[in-house]
Amino acid sequence: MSAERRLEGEAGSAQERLRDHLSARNLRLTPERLLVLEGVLTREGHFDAEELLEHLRRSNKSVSRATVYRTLDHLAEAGLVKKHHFQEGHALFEHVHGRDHHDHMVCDRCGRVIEFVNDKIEALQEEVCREHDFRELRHVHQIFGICSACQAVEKRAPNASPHHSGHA
Amino acid sequence: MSAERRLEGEAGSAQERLRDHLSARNLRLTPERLLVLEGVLTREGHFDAEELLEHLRRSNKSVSRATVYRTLDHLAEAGLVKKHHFQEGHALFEHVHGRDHHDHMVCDRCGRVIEFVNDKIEALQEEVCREHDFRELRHVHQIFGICSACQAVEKRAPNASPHHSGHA
DNA sequence: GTGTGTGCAAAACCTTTGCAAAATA
DNA sequence: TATTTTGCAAAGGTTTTGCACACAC
Repeated sequence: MSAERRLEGEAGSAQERLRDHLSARNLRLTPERLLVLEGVLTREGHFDAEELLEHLRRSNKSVSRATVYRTLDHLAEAGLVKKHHFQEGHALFEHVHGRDHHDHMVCDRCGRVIEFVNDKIEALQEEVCREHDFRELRHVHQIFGICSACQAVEKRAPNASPHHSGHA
Repeated sequence: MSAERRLEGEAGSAQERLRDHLSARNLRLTPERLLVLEGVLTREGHFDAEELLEHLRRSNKSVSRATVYRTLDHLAEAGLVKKHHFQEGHALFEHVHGRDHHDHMVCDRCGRVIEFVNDKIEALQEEVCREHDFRELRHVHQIFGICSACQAVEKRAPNASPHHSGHA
């Protein structure tokens, strides 16, 4: 299956999922909401609201800032995107539709985001919840530090950093 | 050792630690900074900047809002408090001086914060970092969901919640 | 028609900052 | 005296909101 077809397929079922989520709440699948969904699905990695807004404007698919924020919330509630708070006061989003659960390492130097999965940690987490009779709904597991590339740079030039482009 | 004496002891060495941290940076251990430290050490559990500010005002140990924020940052850098972002745009602090590392579960209903420690998770985390050649500096591990008490309430009255006082 | 959705601009939120005066080494 | 610190109020950046108009069922 080509990347293109896969994207279409995902977009199709993502749209279904959004439609279902909205109609279950007597909300509507508007053109604006579809534009936002489309924009989200074509973003790669982690992006912020402003970047998405800009992308939509450049693509002549402009919607208002308010609509972007409001729709991102709907998408998050529908389980189509995840909202991350790696740094305070600045949310990043990633689309997670059709993707497996994963957690994140974030480089303090270059901002690079590395995904990781560890089933043992997930299992232990469940155990912890059972012990406390706590019903987990979601979790945030982020490891902050210095990525491999930045460590290498620091060894060579103790002050520079491999300026990572954007928020991958 | 009584609770009182223990607090004095902790306050004493916390003050030392702050003094060392500041003097190493050519900064001063001012009366205002001491008032903030004192206020922090007498808070229990998790509190926000505004609550601390109010507490200081009520105790006739008033300092400005700016000083509270600035000092909390110093305390965090000195390793005396930790700053948490359980919800976006609203930081909570806890004093961690002389306390062991722990992570948190946060109840979505009542806001209660439950601490947990799991050495196996910590070890696995280190393993994950090694695998990615990532140098961990700190991590955030938060589990969100419904605490035991709120689950019980939900069973009885599917809409109420045991309004938890403050952010313990 | 009644309820939703949109866009705009203004507001809200917590937090940080500039600045002049005060305090400290 | 040279720095640092304080308090105030104003600014900051992201996100949310009120409202009038437009749209959908």
